Amino acid sequence: MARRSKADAEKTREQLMDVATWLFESKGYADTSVNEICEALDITKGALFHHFKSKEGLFLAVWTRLQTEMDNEARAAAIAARSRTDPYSAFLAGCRVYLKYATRREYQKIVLVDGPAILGIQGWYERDHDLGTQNVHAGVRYLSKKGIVAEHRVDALAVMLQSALNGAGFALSREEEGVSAESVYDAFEQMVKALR
Amino acid sequence: MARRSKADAEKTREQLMDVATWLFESKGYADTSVNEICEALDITKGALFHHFKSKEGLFLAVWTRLQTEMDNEARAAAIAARSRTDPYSAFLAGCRVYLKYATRREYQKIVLVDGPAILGIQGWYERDHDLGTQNVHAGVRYLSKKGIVAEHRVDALAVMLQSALNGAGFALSREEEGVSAESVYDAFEQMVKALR
DNA sequence: AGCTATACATACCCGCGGTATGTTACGCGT
DNA sequence: ACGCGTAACATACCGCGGGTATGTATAGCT
Repeated sequence: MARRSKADAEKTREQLMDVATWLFESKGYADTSVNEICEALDITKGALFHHFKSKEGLFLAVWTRLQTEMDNEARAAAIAARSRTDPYSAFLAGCRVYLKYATRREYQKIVLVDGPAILGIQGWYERDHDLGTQNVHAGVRYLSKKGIVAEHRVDALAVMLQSALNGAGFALSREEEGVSAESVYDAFEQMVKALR
Repeated sequence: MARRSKADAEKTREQLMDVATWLFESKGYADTSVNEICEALDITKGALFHHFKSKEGLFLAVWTRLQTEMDNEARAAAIAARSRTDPYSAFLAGCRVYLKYATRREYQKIVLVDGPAILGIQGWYERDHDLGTQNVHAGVRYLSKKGIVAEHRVDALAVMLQSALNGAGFALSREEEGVSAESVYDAFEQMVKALR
């Protein structure tokens, strides 16, 4: 067999990303071979390298898809809450969504762990800027405009809060003693409140 | 030539770690070949695999050395300050040292970026527990005993503060606008103070 | 002095990411 | 309706990388 329809092509492309996502999560990027990915779909490497220019290219596609999904959900939650409650609670609603992702093994391994190592610190930052960082930054800046946090602390606070959520996500997923969702929310809120 | 003295052996072992540290920092673990490391020292792979059981073993040795160095310095700074000032300032002194390391490219690439990806989330946590995490944890718990932070927030706060410092270190090293050492210290202090 | 374990060097293997080159049929223009 | 270019794969192959099996000479203890 050779060429299939365009619909089939799009299907195999997404199947590749699905399988890659699963394997990258369970075994890690380095310990996952392209052969392995192809065998799971009963296709050959020719197909994979037709859809993606390299193994890193496939990873980047997976990474982007996951980040975009998170970004959309977090942004939607924050905007929805903004119309109902105060800006402070709206910001927390967005952070809640992000924290949910940061506790998922998928997101941890692909976005938080393997991502920086493969894309490089610089590349990771540039790509994350549009999807992760900017959201938090905009949220904090919004709080600043509403007088919730001091203006000169906005930038430093943004990077620290995002990282704090990452760490909390890891701690939650490993079910570390003394670390519960409630205690994290509580501590996080206190930290934000302190910055006026 | 073949076997050298024990002193020579120890020297080549440390030279291997030195070169590996430099290459892992500048090119990353994945893009550094063992041949490359050996060529820089004019030795063969036989020597490297005699001293370290694998490439990962070499990385782990480099990782441990760096972490131990940081741990010693941070612990010393905190203990020294504890006798001179209040517990709160002593804790900050330790955090200051950690933040200094978190802004060094060496530490970023090897410990913070490549470390989790190579050692795995679980392995990374277990090994970091003795060197990085426990320090912060002990510091926060100490603050709790002194009444600076609420006891039920100790665990959640510890993981979040450490991660916050990581993020701040990256932001500082990339010289992000609006993020200065002073603004980070300022924001960090506010966050700690808020947790009583 | 002699033996053994150490500190390397040499030679080799295999699996990996990547490429160059097919081969088939879809779908678009005419 | 019919070519026909090109998309969607398959096949065969390459080079390099981590790792190993084996050799070898000397340091250092008995």
